[in-house]
Amino acid sequence: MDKPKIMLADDHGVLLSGIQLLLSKVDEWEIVGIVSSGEEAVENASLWDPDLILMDISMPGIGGIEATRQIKEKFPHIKILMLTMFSEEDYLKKALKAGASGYVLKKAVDTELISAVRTVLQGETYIYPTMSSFLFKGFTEEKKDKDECPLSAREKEVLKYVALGFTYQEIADELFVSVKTVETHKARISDKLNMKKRSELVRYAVSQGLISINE
Amino acid sequence: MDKPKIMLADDHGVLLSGIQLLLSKVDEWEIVGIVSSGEEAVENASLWDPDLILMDISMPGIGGIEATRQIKEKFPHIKILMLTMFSEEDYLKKALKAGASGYVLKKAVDTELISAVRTVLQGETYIYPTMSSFLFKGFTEEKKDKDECPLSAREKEVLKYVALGFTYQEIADELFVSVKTVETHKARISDKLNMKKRSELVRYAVSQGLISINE
DNA sequence: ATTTTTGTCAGGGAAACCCCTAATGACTCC
DNA sequence: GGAGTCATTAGGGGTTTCCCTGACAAAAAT
Repeated sequence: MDKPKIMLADDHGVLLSGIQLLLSKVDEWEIVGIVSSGEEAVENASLWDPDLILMDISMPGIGGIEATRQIKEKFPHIKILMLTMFSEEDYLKKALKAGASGYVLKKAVDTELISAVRTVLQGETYIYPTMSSFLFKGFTEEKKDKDECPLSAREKEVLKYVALGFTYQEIADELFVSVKTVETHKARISDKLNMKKRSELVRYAVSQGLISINE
Repeated sequence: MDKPKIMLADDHGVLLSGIQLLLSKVDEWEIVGIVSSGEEAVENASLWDPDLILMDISMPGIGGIEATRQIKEKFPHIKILMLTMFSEEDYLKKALKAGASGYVLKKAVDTELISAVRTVLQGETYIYPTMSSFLFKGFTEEKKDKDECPLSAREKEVLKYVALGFTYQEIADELFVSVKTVETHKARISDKLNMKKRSELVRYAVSQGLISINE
């Protein structure tokens, strides 16, 4: 048979029992092992070769984040679902950077945890609904900054191209104006923001959401 | 009393009845109105003054996205929860940009929808778990590209500063080398990548994760 | 052992950039 | 209706930066 294999990594005995019981109720997978520290998780990942590891963040020794990093380094095919009580933005980002495919809070209800496990096993990503708001700053908070931004629409347009590395000539061609116009805009921008170095302008443009990686 | 007021905007009669029934079961809020087009939603938002609008995306006339934009423009305090069958990345991003506070798929189970409404009413954001993976591209997929990067460590370092808008002189001071050295590195980078325009280098640096908006 | 890559530097000319000045239209404020 | 502010558009002249062509030694690859 080919039921997915799940490994648990958590040092909270009581919770562990609960999770074990809960996951056992569903006949879609089987629990192949339980560990209670980050080191054990790394060591046993190769032995039991699970499809998914339910990983706590706060564990003795190396935490769940570092364990995730090491496991994903050696065995990229193993999916890792963080199960933690930390609802801070920082932990979520670190977990994702370490290679986790999902993030669920321990206050989640049974159906949510099962749904998360199922989702991650399918190769998708599951982020606890209220946590995902951390991931799109810049999407919604654009307008709040506009009030404080002393630049005109045209100036912001110019700044955007400047920050993206366009030369004044290129910007001029893009906006169908003279190079001199672009230079003036840039001068006024530098003056208003009191930033003379181009690198400062780039940082400002990024902070204002004028340029965005997620296009 | 001050129960939160909820308004429904959807043109699917059957589904509407279901949602109405489902939300009525919970005694935490009351449904104050039902509309079946984007225009109606905008018009009635001020009349009924709901705390939350459950909004479909595909509706006659202006869709739910545009309706959301107009409502948030005039009445920023009204929370909007998108309820749609579209699971595409583009719709999620557009909805968030328009000002939606939540995004739930119609295939969600009852508890999820109730949880979403509750979350959004509390002022938080609720994103359907499997949808949020669209929001953090660049977090996880950084290393995959690094292998193909033909640049040396020093060159990548220089490129980073170039992309951040530093001048050669500034980079030289930063790295304690001659300006001419920096210029040579930049020339090699342009040569290797076949990119002569600075803006292209910025884009490349971003795509390689050499510079990151998320600090 | 020889070729290639890497890191370091220079000179000269071209291009980009910066500072100062300024005209025009739009807008507000008496 | 004028006076002032601001946005947008430019030009002249000087300065900095950038690009191209070389160069050479150390390290790495072959």
